[in-house]
Amino acid sequence: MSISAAREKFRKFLAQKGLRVTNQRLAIFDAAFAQQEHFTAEQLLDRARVLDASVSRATVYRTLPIMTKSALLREVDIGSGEKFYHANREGGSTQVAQVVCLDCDRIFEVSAPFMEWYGNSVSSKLGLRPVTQRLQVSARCDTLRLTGTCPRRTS
Amino acid sequence: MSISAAREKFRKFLAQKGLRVTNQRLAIFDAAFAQQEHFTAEQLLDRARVLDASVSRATVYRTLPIMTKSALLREVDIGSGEKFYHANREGGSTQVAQVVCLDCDRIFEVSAPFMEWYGNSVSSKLGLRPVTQRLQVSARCDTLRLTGTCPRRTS
DNA sequence: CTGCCTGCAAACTCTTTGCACGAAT
DNA sequence: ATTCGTGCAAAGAGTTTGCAGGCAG
Repeated sequence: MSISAAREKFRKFLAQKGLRVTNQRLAIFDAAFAQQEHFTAEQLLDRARVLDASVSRATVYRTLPIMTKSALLREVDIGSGEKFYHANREGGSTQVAQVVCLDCDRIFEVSAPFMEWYGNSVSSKLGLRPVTQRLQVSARCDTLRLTGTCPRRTS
Repeated sequence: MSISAAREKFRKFLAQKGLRVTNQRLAIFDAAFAQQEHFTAEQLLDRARVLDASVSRATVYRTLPIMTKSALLREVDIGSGEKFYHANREGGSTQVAQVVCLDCDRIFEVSAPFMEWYGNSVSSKLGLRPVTQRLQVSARCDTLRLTGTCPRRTS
């Protein structure tokens, strides 16, 4: 999904819900989709302010749930105090797992198609119907441990 | 593992780390192991205070990481603002997944032995070595939806 | 025009921390 | 006697919210 197609989908979602298309919301959307990696609310605020200086923290926090509900953004909680977000470019409801590197703090996403099956299998035993599933692996960098440098390290 | 065996393990762990065996720590331990279900720090504080009124919130928060490191307690973060804890009665490092019911807010634990294999498989592709893995399914109660009552609902 | 959106700042929740006193070893 | 542990209260991080004014529809 191209960014302009995604932006269109966002406008449509807002209209459909009776929500207004404001400059701030568009700036926040654009900032989110300009970012390839995962980002926090605070990082999103910084980037959105480059596009529209009037964007406030409150509006970022109020817009994030909207974008999440519209499925344009995925919320990723790795249990670290703050939540991360990630542009959902595929549009589909692809099942993904996260691998969090404890050395470089990066979050990698890998598709985990079997996860849905597993959610079903485990829930049905309890008489439950699965809604969402999360699979997260925290890991350490082998190369870093052996050579002292992480091949993926940027900062 | 019986509660007295677990308490002994806790005393041993404290001694081995050069930490002191205080009434407060024991009260917090006992409160944790008297509880079958998952609990929050605040709930643990309430229950520990029944055993020893002098227990403070700060000590609970300082003791939780100790019990977690000693593997007597498992930390369960379902991404809901506050963390949950669960007495680890098996003692082993069994791989477990959580099923969180969105209707009754209960957390069910199910063993997921394949999770370790999966963590390995996914991490190695990235040149990483898995440390921990979490698998969580959020689900809705089928019976509740059909009959209006959750068979497991207590409150 | 009407009412949703906004920024600001204060409030909130959960957790952590500095300090002086108290208790375990 | 030493230290480490403790309670208290304040601080801290991340997020939410009440309000008065502003802008989309």
